Amino acid sequence: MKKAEKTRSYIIEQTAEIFNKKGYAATSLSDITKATGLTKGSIYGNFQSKEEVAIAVFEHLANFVHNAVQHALGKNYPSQRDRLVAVTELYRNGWSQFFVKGGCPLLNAATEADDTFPELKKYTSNAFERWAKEIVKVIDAGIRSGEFNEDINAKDYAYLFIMLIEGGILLSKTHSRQNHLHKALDRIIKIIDDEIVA
Amino acid sequence: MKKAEKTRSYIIEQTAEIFNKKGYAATSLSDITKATGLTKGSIYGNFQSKEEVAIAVFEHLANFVHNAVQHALGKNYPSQRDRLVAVTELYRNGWSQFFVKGGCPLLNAATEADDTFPELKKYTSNAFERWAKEIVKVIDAGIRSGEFNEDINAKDYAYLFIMLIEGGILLSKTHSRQNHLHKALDRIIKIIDDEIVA
DNA sequence: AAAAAAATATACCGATCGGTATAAAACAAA
DNA sequence: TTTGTTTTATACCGATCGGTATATTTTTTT
Repeated sequence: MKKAEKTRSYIIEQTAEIFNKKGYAATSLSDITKATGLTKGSIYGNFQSKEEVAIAVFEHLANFVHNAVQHALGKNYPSQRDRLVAVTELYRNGWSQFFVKGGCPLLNAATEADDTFPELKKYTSNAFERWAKEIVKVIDAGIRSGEFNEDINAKDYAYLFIMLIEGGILLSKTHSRQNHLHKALDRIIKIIDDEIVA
Repeated sequence: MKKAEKTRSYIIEQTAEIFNKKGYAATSLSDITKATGLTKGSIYGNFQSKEEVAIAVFEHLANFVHNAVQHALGKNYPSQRDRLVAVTELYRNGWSQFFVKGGCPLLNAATEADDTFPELKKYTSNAFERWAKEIVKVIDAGIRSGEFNEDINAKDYAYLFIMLIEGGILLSKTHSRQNHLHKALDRIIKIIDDEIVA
């Protein structure tokens, strides 16, 4: 890895939390130089613009979320039902990890970008789709193995779970109380057991 | 009403959409003067700071949402079940009204404010609670009349509906397609009929 | 170790930021 | 209609914004 590649990663890692908390427009170049200890010249030697830093940071954060989901789903489970539930456990246990650092990056970026930052909006849209596809894969596997009902719409359930998680995160962050998210996760498990498991 | 009061309202109304779309930090004073045709002096004659404008605008937007909910719930319905469903109809039919203007103000403000604007965060928290209370009132009425199951937790269901609506709005805005929100609203109706109605 | 190349620091650009002191204008009360 | 008060416009403040040209330093290649 060349020096520039390292510095690029270093800048992204050091500023990710700031972007996620302050927002992509509100994070300034002086925020970036302060957090990295580098100068403007160095930043612009590795990125063409602040927009490019912002998008690289979002991709980094979205990958982090996606990797966490993939890791949780990649383990061995006695059933696909338990594999689905593992996603809820990820959010149930990861409160401090995720939320002290500014909450769900997908929620934050999607909300900010939709009317002001069309380039970033594309990336948020893709990030949600990537997430949904991971859930769809598990549901499809459960259908194929006969564990799940075969007449269900996997994509609809995947997006339903995402809506519940993001809605739960929103209320929990706003009220600084975990219970709303927990209720949303409980509801997801109920739906799995009542409607998905055959 | 004094002139200053009129001007205050005028400023709030003319800038509400801008704040909702661009965000409360990103909306500048020149955005405000441009949208109103007034000068800085006039703005600062009616507000002490940009923060005060931002909060006044959020209150205006939150009241608009709350009034829409109250209006939908205030009509005559053959049952409390239909009254609850009316909230979903509000969001099903109000897509263009709400979303072309930047989407749900509660979602937008809550997401932006949680880590950067503690004063506004309080108002977003209250706005969600006000909304939940309207739903709780309907559920309680249904319980008292014997139409709904008496052992359900009204508050939990109210917040569950809000989570689904906000999660649905988030995905629908991000993907520029109404169907996610519609699926969330369908799910709310299913929950009403399967779990709330006796 | 020297030369070529890449990466970083310095110093600056015009534009815009939120905010204010003061003067001009519009209003209300007499 | 005049006086006193409130509201609005003008002109300016220092600070910060994103970005760049250039010089200096650090890597890499030879």
